[in-house]
Amino acid sequence: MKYSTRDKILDAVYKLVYINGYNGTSIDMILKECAIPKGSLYHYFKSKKEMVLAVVKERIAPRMYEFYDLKKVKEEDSIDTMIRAILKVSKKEELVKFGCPLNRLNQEMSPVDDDFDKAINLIYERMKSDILSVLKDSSIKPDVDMDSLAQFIIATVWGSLSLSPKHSSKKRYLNIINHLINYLKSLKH
Amino acid sequence: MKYSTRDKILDAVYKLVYINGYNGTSIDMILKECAIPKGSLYHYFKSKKEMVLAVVKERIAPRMYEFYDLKKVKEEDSIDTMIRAILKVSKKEELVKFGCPLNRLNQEMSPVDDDFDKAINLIYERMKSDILSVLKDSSIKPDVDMDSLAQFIIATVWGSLSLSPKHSSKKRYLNIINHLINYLKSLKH
DNA sequence: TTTAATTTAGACTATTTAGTCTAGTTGAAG
DNA sequence: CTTCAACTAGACTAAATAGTCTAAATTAAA
Repeated sequence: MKYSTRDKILDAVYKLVYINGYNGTSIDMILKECAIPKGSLYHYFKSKKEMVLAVVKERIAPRMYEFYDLKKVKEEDSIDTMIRAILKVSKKEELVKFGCPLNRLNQEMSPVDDDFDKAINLIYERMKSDILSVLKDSSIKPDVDMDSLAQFIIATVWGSLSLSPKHSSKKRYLNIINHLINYLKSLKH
Repeated sequence: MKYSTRDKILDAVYKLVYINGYNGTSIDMILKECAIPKGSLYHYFKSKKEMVLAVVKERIAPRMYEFYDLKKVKEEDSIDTMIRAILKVSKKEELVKFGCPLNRLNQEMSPVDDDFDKAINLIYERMKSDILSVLKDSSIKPDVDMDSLAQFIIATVWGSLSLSPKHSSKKRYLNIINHLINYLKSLKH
């Protein structure tokens, strides 16, 4: 199986935009990272924006869905499935170090570009509904508002990951997120 | 009292960088916003970076400290002082719409620039210690880890504010943050 | 009022930016 | 082997970028 030029570009752009942001990543940086000529890049993508939007859909989105695609363990309370997913985040070094790539791009691009706003929000909504479907068949008290709880979970995880990369660590993430887990457990029954 | 050129620049840069980010804000945009010539700008600041670092210290920092500078109401439990501060965030329209300016800049600049990382973290640490001092003389159970709780509060607030500006609203913020408040209340005694 | 320092003015520069264009190369289908 | 489309190659362009420089205007001090 060969590593196509298009894949090579998407991987490089994902990596560069993740760290440097959209405006901090130049076409030349991408060409250098891929070691391909300009002609190839513009053969696959008609503009920088279209290229990064492809990264959102083909690189960032799958990574996001991955975290909430936990197979429910038999007899396990769904709320524990959720907790497992939240804890699993700490295993991804890039997340702990540089934060959520979707959230990063969202903060940079959503206020200034509608297409990014739409593409990113589509992923966000899908994540939220994935979380909702897990929460729904859990033992959470029926009087709890599930929609805001799903958003609360995402917001807390993203927020915890958004602190300075210089001081970030798995331990720090787990310490912070421990409060979220305590809260979730308190909602049981 | 006159509105100095330097203040005019800092106000404009704060506003532009808040929305467009560091790399999304050009010198020309700043000059246009201020309606001043280039010579004036470079008379006050030796570079774009130095200028934005001044904005961090002189515009962003005060806004951050403001939120945790709540005068404790007599006989009030400090945990309620904290809750009041968190709720007060919803009153600032720009925060609800565009998120925390410190967090935004942090995500863009900290991974790629040490000076920004340092300047921003200094403010973060001060916020954290302000929160800690409020939590310390509250009725929170002694077995709760205060340091991670302070970070949990910041992370949750920042995370709630970081969602798409297109879909943000005071109501949404309050719905999400309600879970944080419930959790804080559960820690009493 | 004279002098000196501060501030304004904006033309200019060197570099970087995203994107174009034409020609050449490669690889698969017939 | 030939043909044609897919892809590579990189020189080139026009606009934008951060920053420089010298001169003029303004303000404050003497």
